[in-house]
Amino acid sequence: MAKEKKLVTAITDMEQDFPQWYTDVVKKADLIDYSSVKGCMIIRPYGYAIWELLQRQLDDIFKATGHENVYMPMFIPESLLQKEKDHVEGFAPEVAWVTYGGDTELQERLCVRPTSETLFCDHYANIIQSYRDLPKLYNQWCSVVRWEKTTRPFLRTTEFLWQEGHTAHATAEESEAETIKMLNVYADFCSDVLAIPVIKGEKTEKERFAGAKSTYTIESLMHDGKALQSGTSHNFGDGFAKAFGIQYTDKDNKLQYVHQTSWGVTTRLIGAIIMVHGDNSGLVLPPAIAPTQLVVIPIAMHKEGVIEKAEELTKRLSKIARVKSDLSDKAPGWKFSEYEMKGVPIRLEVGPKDIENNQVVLARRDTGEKIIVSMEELETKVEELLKDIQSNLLEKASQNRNSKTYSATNLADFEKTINETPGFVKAMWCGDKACEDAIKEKTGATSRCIPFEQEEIADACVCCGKKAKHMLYWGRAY
RNA sequence: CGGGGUGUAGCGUAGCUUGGCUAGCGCGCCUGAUUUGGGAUCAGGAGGUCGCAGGUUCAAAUCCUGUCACCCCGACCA
Repeated sequence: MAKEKKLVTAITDMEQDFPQWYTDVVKKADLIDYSSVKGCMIIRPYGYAIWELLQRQLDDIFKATGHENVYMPMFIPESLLQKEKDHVEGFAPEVAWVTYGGDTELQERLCVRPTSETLFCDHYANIIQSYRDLPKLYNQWCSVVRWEKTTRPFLRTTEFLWQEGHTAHATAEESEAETIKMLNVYADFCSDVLAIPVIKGEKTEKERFAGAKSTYTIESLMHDGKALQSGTSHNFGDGFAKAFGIQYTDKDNKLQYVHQTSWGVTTRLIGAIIMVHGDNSGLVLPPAIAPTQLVVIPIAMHKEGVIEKAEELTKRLSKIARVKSDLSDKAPGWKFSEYEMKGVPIRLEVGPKDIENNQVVLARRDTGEKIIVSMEELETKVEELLKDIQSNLLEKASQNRNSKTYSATNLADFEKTINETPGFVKAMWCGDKACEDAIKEKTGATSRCIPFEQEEIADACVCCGKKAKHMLYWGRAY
C-alpha cells in the first residue's frame, strides 16, 4: 500500500489530536458551520449534498422493500409522550418543551419530538382495525431534537436529521423478521455504499432502547479506535400496542394486539464516513456517496485551448459520473488541496502538454496515485477507477477494523487492551448486568453488542468467572 | 450538570498585568499586472458598535459588576 503523504497543512494530524483533526476536516471540507444556537449546526451545501445522496439511495431501498413515507407533526402533547412508561423515562431528560403559543401559555405543554413512536402509535390506534390493515410499513424523514449536554458536529447535535421507520405487524414473528430485515438493509448499505464494515448484533438489556423488547445495532469502528453506533433496529413486541391500544380483529374474529418495530439512521453516518475514511489531508469520500466524483482541473488556463478542452472533458464525463470543473483563477496547487480536503475521489488534470499528447492525468484521492490516460480510454478508465476506489476503501476500513479488534479472557487483559490499544474487545459474558456495569465502571468501555456471529473464546465470563452465555463486543464509544 | 478556556474585521490573532494619541499583524476579500503540473508574486485598496449592558475615570479593548454565547474535558445519549 502506498505511503500516505501529507499534502495539506491546514488540517491537524489525526495522530496528534484526533478530535481537532475531526473538527478541522468538518470545517475545511465546508460540511458545516456552527450556528447561533448551542449544539445546532448549519449543514452547508457540500455536507447536505452528501446527506441527499445517502437519503436518496436509502429511500429507494425502503420503497423497494415495501415501505411508504409519511410525515408526522413535530410536536407531541405531554400526555401522549407519557403513555409508555419506559419510553418517557428514557427520553424525558432530553426533550425540549414548547410552553407558549404567541403570548398565551399553553394548557398542555408540547414537546419537540425526540423520536416519534408515540405519534405513530397514536395514529396506528386510529387506522388499524382489521388484519387486512396489516402490515403497516411507514417511514419518515425528518429532524428530531434532543437536548444533549455535549455536542459534536454530526456525531451528536441538538437537532439532527434522520429517518425513522415505524411498522405494525400481525404477529411477533413478522415484527421480528422486519427488525432483522431492516438491520440487514442498514448493514448492506453501510458496506456497499458508505464502504464502512459493521458488526451486526443485539444490544444488551442495559443498552436497549427505551420501551423496546429487543434492540439490534450495527457498530462500526473509527480511525481512533472508538466505536460508533451507526444504526439501530428495534422490536417492540406488543408493548407499545398495549400502552396505546393498537388492536385489530384477526381472521378468527379475535381481538389482537399488533407487534411493532422501529429503526433509524441519522446524519451521524456522515461522521462515520469522515472518521472511517478520512486522512491527514482531509475527507475521503467513497464514490457512491461523493457529490462530486471527479473534478476537472485545467493547468495553464491562459494557454490556447485549455479551457475548451476542460469543458469538453467535463461534458463527456458527466454522462458517466458526477463531475465538476474548476475554472476559477486560483492556482492549480490551491485547487488540488481544496478538492483533497473535500475528499473528491478522482482529480483530472489537463494542460497544454496533455492536449499535445492526447492524454490526461488522473489522480486518485485514496492512494494519491497519478495515472496517465489517453483520451480514448478515458470513460473506461474513470469507471474502473471509481469502482476500484469504492472497493479499496471498504478493504482498507475492514483491515483497519480487524487490526483493532482484540479479545480478552480476564479483566486485567481487558483493561490493558482497552487502554493501550483502543478498539473493539471481544470478551465472554455471563449475561448478568452487574458484570456489565462493573466492566464499564472499571474500564470506561461499554458493551457494543452481542454479535450474531458468536465465537467461543473462553468458557467463563471475563468479569465474574461464572459460565459464559455470550461473546460481547466492547469498546469506548462516541 | 461539574471543571477549564475563549469572545478584538469573514477567519486566526497582538494589545489587557501597569487605562492615554490614528487598535497592530497574518490569512482571506477587491482592482491591476505578471503567473499557472502541489495552497504564486508585486503594487494599490476596502473592511472594526474591541460579545452585550451597566459602572469607575478627564480618558476604557484594557479596571469593576452583571449578562450572553461558543469551545474543550468529564458524567448521560443516535
